[in-house]
Amino acid sequence: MAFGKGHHLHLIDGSAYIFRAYHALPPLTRQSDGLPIGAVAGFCNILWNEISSEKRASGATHIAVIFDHSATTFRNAIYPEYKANRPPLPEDLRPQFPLTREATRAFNVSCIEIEGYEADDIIATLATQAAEAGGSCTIISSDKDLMQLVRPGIDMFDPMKSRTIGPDEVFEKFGVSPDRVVDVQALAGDSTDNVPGAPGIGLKTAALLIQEYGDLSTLLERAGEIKQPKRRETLVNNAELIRISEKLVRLDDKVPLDIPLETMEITAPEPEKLLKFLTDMEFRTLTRRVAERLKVEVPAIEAAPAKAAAAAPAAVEQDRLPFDPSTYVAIRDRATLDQWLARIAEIGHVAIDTETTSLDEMQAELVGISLAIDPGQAAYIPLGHKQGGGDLFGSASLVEGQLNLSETLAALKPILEDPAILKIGQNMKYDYKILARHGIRMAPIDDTMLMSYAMQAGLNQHGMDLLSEKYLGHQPIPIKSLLGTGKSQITFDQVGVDDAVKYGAEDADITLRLWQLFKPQLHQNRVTTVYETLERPLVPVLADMEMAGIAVNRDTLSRMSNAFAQKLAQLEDEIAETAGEKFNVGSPKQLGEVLFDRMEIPGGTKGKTGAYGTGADVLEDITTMKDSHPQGAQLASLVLDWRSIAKLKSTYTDALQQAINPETARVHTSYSIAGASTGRLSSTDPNLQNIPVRTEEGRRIREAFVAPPGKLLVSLDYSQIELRILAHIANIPSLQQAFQQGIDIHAMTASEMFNVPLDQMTSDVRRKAKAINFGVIYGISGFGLARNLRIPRAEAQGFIDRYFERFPGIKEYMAQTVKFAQEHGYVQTLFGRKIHTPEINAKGPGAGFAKRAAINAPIQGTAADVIRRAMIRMPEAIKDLPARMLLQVHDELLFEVEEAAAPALIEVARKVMEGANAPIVSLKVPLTVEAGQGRNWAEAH
DNA sequence: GCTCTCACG
DNA sequence: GACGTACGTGAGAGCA
Repeated sequence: MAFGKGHHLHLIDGSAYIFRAYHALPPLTRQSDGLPIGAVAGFCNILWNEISSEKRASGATHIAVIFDHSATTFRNAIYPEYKANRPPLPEDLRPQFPLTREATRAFNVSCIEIEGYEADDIIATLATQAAEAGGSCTIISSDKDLMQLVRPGIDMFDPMKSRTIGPDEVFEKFGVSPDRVVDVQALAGDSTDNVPGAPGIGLKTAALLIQEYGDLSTLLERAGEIKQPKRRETLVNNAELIRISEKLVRLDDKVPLDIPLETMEITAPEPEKLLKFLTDMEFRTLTRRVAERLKVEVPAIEAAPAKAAAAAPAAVEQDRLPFDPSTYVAIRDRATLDQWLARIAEIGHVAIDTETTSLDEMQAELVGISLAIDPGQAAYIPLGHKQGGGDLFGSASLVEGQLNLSETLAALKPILEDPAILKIGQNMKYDYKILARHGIRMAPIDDTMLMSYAMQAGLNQHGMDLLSEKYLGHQPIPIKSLLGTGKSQITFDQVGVDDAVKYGAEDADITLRLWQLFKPQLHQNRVTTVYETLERPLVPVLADMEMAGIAVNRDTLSRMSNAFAQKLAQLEDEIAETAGEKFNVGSPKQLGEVLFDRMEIPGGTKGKTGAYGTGADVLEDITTMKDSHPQGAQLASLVLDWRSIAKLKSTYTDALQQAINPETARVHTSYSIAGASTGRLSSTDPNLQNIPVRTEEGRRIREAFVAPPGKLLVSLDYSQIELRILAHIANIPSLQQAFQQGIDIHAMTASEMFNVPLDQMTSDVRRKAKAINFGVIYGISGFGLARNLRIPRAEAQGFIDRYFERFPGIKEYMAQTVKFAQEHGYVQTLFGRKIHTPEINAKGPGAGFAKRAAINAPIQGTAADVIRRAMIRMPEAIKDLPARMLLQVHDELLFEVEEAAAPALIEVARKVMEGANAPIVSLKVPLTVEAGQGRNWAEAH
């Protein structure tokens, strides 16, 4: 039956409603996994009230929900800045949009969106059609932009305030009748939509003007008659802007729609489909209401542990279940194992922890696996516990009563790889790698360490013992109590099974409890997106990089070590001769005494511990005293040489040989994801992020990092990423422009500061500007810059003053960032990562440190976020190339690739890196990536 | 285990 | 006006 007289259409402004529900309702998460669903819940309630006749007071016969399709519409063609100042979508709201569309379909309600048009335009079109067909229409929205549609046959209903909006309410809001609302809006503009309007004219004035002149076109025609000179001038000068604004605010009621109104007639939902959706969302009350109304049985929603939903504050739980090791189960037979696996499959998640013989995942042997499914319900599967051995003759044998390792892993594999079963761990990268070496790639995963990191970076570390004490009030069994310390330390395979059950199961139990606590807090802390897009997906990526390792040429290192040893011995002789006595050059204490006590060189300063400082800067100063202290100058110079070589030998050429894995013949570092407060990774065992590069001699160590035959190393690094981010965040147009035009940024800074044309730039002036640019990133101080540039402090301060004069935005950024930190206790990156600054309001020197750290953190952190995003996307992007990602060095990614594919790799990887900020963050500066390739890292870099 | 020094971005 | 200062890391050696 065609839509017409007697029919009543309800149009729900879906997008607007979700926003309102999101902001008006307390945050609500799905009990089982913490998925944010508050807005979906609010949306479903209103939808049900609309279609169920229990509340059909409004008498709707037809209904449709309208959504915005995409951010850009025809209005952007008229005015590119339209809605350009919209804040980014809250992270816990984003996933609710698709759910809301799903909900609409589950309720059997029309769900309409058209590309290029806003929901408002579609609503205007449908409402007009309904009114013209002789029926009526109510728009369920309180959006003032829709008020222009109110007329006979069309009204609005504000669902949050439960009130109808008719011509009177519109007049109340705009001071004019609905048909003149557009005129008022065009004059007054709208800051939320970034509609310009006439400058200085607000709603009140606009309404007055329209009341006086009747409508906008008359007003603009007769603008010259306005008595107030300022107003008159504004209207005359901005006539064009006002006309554009009018086009922006006027809704298009002629959207090409091919959806007859009669298809929107309310029909009963299919009970099965609707209830499935509602139970999936775990809406208990609504599920019951709907089921009762539809006269079907109320489906059960599995009762999740109450604590998970309690949204306890970040503190010790009050009524927690005590830890009781006697309840932990040892899984020693197949039947028990199968029972546990069945329960895990039923519940859909499991906390897991592996026990091994080493902290080095590449050499560790699996000893046992712990599982936990609920607080207090945890088990340990002993697999590789041994007895005997240790002496020359007896080889260790497996303890009896253990399941077979490979059979157990085969039984676990389907669960651990099941996409519907969540695997929860503390520092999952470790367990992921252990199991990956046995052919199991766990997915999906959650990591309590990374959850803590997303919420608490800067406040505390994120190790399990600390988290357990802080959040669960429980001190876990110290590993030392099982393994001992020092020389007599044993490995976990030698621990008794009974002890291992208590220890291992407890770890899984703790992890599970932390997860239950953290899951809802992620979204309360507004870091769900950070966790989901920057932390969690990085785990398998880093695991693969670490397992890949990098080929290191032992012979090269060994030859260098030998050469260094000779050179060191030679220098030691010369040093003894110059000093007139033999002493340990490696002892700063002895060196200080020789220089400042015996040779009486001035300028020796003792630090907190009473020892003389003998750092490189101090020694370098002494080398300049050739006239007054020729011997001292020579000694300092020799020691500097000795130090640099000793460093290269001990830390690099010697240590790296040790780090070569005997099985893979490669070096496997381990990245710490949650170590640095800013979001940077760090690299340990060995640290491959500080391989020398700045000096020629040091750089040769990189020649030992090689590509296997037939392959090449490819290095891609972001150029000046932190300065670019600073230019964006602090919004410095001249710096942004320089980056857009590819101008040498340090030279450009120097030119601005010292009034030197670019083509007359000297290297010294440029060097100073470069130091200042870096200083700014670090939270510049006159003292620090003076020391770095070795110039008087007053001169350094003068540079800084001039810099701030030329780039006032930087000073403003610094002040604003510090202020934000003082008020909130944290700062944020562009991607929403929080870095806490607990010392910012401290008294004393601590506050100075904290201020500079607060200034630096958003810049360093944003850069860290960018490369994290690139790394996460990289495996998919290069999956068809014979290449793999090996290392990350903060702004550099190092790949190994078959020779012929190097150009293709560079093209693909560069694209990923240069676009890594999009689409979450758009930058006013381009990110550019420089690439190199070669047989070794020195050539590639 | 702490301090000093120095390698990197 | 004085105070102490560039931001973020990890590792080796000396020393208590």
